[in-house]
Amino acid sequence: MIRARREALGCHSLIRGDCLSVMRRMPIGSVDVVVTSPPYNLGLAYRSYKDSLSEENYLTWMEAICRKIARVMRDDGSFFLNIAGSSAQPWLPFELMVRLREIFNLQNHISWVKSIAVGEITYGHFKPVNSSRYVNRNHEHVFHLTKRGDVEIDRLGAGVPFTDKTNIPRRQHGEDRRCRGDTWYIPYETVRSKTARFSHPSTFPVALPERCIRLHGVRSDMVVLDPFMGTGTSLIAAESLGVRGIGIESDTGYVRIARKRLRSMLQQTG
Amino acid sequence: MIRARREALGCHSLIRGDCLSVMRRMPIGSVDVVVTSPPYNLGLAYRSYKDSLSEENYLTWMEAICRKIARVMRDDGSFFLNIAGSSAQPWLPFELMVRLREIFNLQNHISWVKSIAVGEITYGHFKPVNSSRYVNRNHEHVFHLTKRGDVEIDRLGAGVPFTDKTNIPRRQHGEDRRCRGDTWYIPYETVRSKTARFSHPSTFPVALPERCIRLHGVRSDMVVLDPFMGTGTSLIAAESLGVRGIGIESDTGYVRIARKRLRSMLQQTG
DNA sequence: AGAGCCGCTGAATCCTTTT
DNA sequence: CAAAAGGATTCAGCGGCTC
Repeated sequence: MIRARREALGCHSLIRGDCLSVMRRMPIGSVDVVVTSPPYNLGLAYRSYKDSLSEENYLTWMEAICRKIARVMRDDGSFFLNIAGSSAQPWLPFELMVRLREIFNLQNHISWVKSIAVGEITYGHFKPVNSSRYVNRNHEHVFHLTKRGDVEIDRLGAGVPFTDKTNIPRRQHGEDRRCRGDTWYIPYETVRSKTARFSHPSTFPVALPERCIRLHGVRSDMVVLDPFMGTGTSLIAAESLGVRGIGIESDTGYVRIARKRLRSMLQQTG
Repeated sequence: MIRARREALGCHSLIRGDCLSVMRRMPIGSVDVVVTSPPYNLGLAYRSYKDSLSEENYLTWMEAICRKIARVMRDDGSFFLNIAGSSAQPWLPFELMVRLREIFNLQNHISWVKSIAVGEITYGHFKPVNSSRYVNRNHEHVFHLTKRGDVEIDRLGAGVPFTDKTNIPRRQHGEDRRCRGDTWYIPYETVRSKTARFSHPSTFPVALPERCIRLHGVRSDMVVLDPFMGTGTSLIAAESLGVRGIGIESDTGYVRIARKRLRSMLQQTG
């Protein structure tokens, strides 16, 4: 067993190691927001990705991780879990949700819309699929899980302008801002712009964790954790909002990329 | 026990009765498409709608209905199930999906987007919720369930124009049409237009069942079934596509409204 | 203007295992 | 041993983007 390796970058922490054992050593109730996009096929050895045993293993593994997440989370913390179904595992997100019922409350369910056609106009990018039975996949789930179920959020933090401007004076805050709701249009970065940066199979757009943190509510002393840091998108989001981020990743190569991305961002801003 | 009462309207059938017992008498494998939006709080007596017993009852009841749906469906048929979570029952759609796993395959999962903000512009209407912990609900689920899991669908049937028109000559069909994907923007009818017609708590827009039927593929001899007809929106969709519809509804008042809607539509067209 | 690229593809095929 | 089942590899196609 390799010991976890921690490094500091600005106010952030990048930890190379297994998130399960790293979180076990973290202080209880020390994290405000957990935002992550867990990998499908990691953390366990399995034969075929279609057999039910591997799914069972995956779910058990994820459940264990989520218990550790609950452990390090504050009682008024938020856990944003990004996950998508696939044609091979269409039930996975739902099975997982049912399992997490004994650990968390499902406070909100956000649909991350990567592409949508409104009338004749298509917004966003998507990866077309060649099939006679499946349609293109243009959305993923973002589950907002909390320990208590009644965690106060900052609805206007990730808000949008009113369509009907007469609403502005009617609200006490007096801003042109309303709650966005649970459909979040965030286009995927294009293929090219992605390769131009750093390649990672499951890089979600930085706007996604940013919006999650904003929805929970930004405070200067808050801590954001991503147990599956990948190339560090969540840390980029934390840095852009001026809050402290902790990222855990087992793959050394990804940690290197995350370090590079975060460092170049820190140099730009200050 | 009141006997079911069947009436014909054009090529369609409106049946007043309990869908469970009505479907039991229908011929096996006689339906091409089932599209429905089941009610949350019907079909069983329950105390508080937050206690787990009532949820358990609801799920058991829904499971029984879905078994009957599978019975009357053709092997290459499609079942489009529209359901939404609520703040009181956020887990309901996922629990139901897990239960249905032993009856159906989940071939596609469509997100019905009622409203979405793209940049500064908001499309569609929504019912704002005043809460410090919940965001507005702007989407619902449409689960595409099939018996075999490999049912061929008409991806272009519910298609949209290409963004990049150079794709047109590249496709053999030569049309300006691509697969829409699994994010369906369908604005809800506004409050005004709803009350102006006929009131029903869970009336979905006619475009929703229409698009479902189109995605399955329209054939002149096909049969569409809605076991929870309500005010007959699915039958309106069937009629607009020129296919036969069967609607079952236990509430006499709703059957009356459905009859009226369908009749006025039949008079308009011919 | 047009050709090629890319993907937490899917279908088809090949090639192992089992019965 | 033939046949069937199923895993693993290959192929092909979608559709917006980039060159």
